[in-house]
Amino acid sequence: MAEDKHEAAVDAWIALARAQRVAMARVEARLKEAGLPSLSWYDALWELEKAGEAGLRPYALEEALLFEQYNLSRLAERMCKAGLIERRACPEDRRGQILHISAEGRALRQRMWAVYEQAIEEAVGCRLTAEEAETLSGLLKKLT
Amino acid sequence: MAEDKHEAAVDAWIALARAQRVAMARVEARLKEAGLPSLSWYDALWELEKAGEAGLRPYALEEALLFEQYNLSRLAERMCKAGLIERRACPEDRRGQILHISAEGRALRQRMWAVYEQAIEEAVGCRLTAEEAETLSGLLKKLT
DNA sequence: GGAACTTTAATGCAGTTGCATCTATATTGG
DNA sequence: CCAATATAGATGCAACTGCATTAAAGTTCC
Repeated sequence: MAEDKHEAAVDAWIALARAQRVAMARVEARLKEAGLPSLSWYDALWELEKAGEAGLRPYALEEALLFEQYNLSRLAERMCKAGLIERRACPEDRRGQILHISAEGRALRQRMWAVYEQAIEEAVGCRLTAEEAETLSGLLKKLT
Repeated sequence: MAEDKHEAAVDAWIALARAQRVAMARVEARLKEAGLPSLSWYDALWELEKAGEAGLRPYALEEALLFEQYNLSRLAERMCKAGLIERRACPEDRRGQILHISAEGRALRQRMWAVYEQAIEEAVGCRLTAEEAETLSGLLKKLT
C-alpha cells in the first residue's frame, strides 16, 4: 500500500481526520435528533459527575476536556444558566471557583448517555470487532 | 482491557476523539506559526488543484471536504477575495459556477504543504512505525 | 513588607459557524 | 406549456470561537 514510512503516516493522518469527522457527525446528529445538547456539554457533565462532591476547578476541567480557558469560562456560564452545574466559591483561592454538577445535570447526563451509547455502537461498535476496536484504541493512544 | 465488545467500542471512540483533537491542534499550530491559513483552506486548494483545468462545482467540493453548503459558500468567497481561487460561470447550469485554483493558490498550497508534511511527520510519523500507521489507516477507513 | 511576576477567570471585539430562509434556475408530471 | 417540485448557491441572524486584554488574587524574591 504505502510505499514508504512517511506516506503511511500521511495516509493515517488523512484517515484519522475523515473518520473522526464522519463518526462525530453521526453521533452529534443522534443527540440533536433527540433534542439533547452537544457532546461538549456531555463531557463536562461527565467529568463533574466523576469528580463528585469535591467538584472541579475550571482549570482542571479545561485540561480534562482540552478546552481553551475562555471557551470553558463561557461553557460554564451557559451550563450554569441552564441549571446543570453550580459555581461555588473556592475557600483556598479567592480568585477561583469550584464547579459542581446539579441534580438536573446528573439527570440530563443520564438521558444523554442512553442516546450517546447507542450512537457510539452505530458509529464504531457495528463496524469493528472487539479486537479491532482494541487495536485501534492502542494505536490512537500512541498519538497523544 | 475492555471487558466486552461495547466497552471496546467506547474506548476506541474516546481515543479517536482525543487523538484527532491533539494531532489536529499540533498541525494547525505549525501552520499558524508559519503565518499560513488553516487546513480547510489547504484541503480546498488541494482538491481544486487535483481537479485541474476542469475545476470543481461547489457542491462537488462540499462532498469532497465534508463541508456544509453555506460553509463552503463562504469559504469560497474568502478564498476568492484572497485571490487563491476563481469563480467562473457554469455554461451547462446557469444556477451554478465552477471553482478554479489560481496560480497564487497553487503557490500557496505548495508552501503550505512543506509545513504541513513536516507537521504530519511530527504528529503521526514519529509516533508510529510504518506498519502501525498502515494498520491504523485500515481500521479508521472501516469507520467511514 | 512590598515590587515584580504568575495564575485564575472574565470579557470586548472580530471572525466563523449553524440554522433557516431566499433567489434563481432546472426538472418532472400532467 | 404550466404548475409543482427539486437543486445550486447566497445570506440575515444568532450562537460560538479565537485573540487580546483585563481584573483580581496568589507567589516569589529581595
